Amino acid sequence: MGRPKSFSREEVLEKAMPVFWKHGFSDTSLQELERATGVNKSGLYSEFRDKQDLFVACLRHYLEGQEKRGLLTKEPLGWKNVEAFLKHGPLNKGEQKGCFSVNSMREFAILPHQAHTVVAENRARLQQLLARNIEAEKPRMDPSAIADMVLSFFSGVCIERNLKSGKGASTRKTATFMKVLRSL
Amino acid sequence: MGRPKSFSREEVLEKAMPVFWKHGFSDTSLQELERATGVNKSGLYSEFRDKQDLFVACLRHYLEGQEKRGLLTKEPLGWKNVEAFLKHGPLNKGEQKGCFSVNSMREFAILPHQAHTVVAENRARLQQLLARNIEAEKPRMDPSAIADMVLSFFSGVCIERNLKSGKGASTRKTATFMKVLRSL
DNA sequence: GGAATATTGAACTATTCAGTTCTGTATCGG
DNA sequence: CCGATACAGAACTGAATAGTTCAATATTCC
Repeated sequence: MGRPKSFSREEVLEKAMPVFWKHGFSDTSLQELERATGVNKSGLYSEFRDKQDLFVACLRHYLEGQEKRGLLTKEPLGWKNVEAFLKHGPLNKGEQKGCFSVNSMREFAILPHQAHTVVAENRARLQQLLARNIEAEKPRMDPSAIADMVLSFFSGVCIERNLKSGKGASTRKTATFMKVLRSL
Repeated sequence: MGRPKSFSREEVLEKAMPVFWKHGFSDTSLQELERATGVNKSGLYSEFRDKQDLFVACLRHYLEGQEKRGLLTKEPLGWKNVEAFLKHGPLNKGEQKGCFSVNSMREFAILPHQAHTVVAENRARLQQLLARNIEAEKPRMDPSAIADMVLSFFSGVCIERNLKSGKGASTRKTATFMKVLRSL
């Protein structure tokens, strides 16, 4: 049978993700990834084809984790879910600020095509979930159009987390935005 | 008197800016900057202290150019200006997509402190200009709060320009958003 | 022509990077 | 103990990186 593996693929992804999250793809070195995961370079290359492969795997892992939170599927559907999405979607746990997926958009030029696909698919899914929640509230405007708007606002809040303006600023903005949404 | 300079600082900035804009700081090499500006490495280092210095200078140059467009100062102040800001603020000229300033936020971790300062100050200025335009329309909600919201939406639209969703998507979103704003 | 300045290009340092390979060792099941 | 697998660590390749320095050349005014 041989010696069992001392690390799981998931553990590696969980530890590598924050590094990519903070530094992006270009500015993350294999040294940093070794240090963060505790796995030797040889080990990393036995599990992943190359740095790009590891990055995309992290991205997928992140998005799966976000899906599991189910912020937009709690019953009953409605503004409450949208508010939870805007409030708790962009994280702020130590080094991990905003949204890994939104951050990645900036680097599409050098990222593998898969990265673009993964992000685009996830956004399409979010758009649908948002639209469903909005539709439940029977607004006068087109739910799909509102959903697009919400997603853009979300992206903005995420990217602004890189500023040192503090979390308070974005919660205030979100509160204002939600008040507006509920009036539609 | 000696030989006159064959390039001006401004020319260099104008040509270097799109490179940083597209590739960011980390993924832009001096080779690319030489090629884009047509100026030798020695020349670049005679004009700028290092790569970071050149980057910050580009950022400033970009923001000055945006200021000169005066999208938010046209009289009379009002929603028209806000709409112009959202519509024509995020550029789409060839390689230059979205907003250089918003793009830079992603790299604050590795950028010099100046970069953060420059961007933060510009955002504060934008926020004020937006608020002034909004106030002119006498909405029921607090103009400053609305301005914050607009700025976040703007950031989102900019960052989403990295997707291949096309320009049509963002003009539609902006139209929706403007309709909402005018109802406040 | 001559003094002064600008520009180029290349050589050079020293570092970092991704990626590969190999060796020794550790750990399992049988 | 044995065969099989897994791991750590280091050595290594080959390329790219930022940044410096210098010599050769070009262009201007006087």
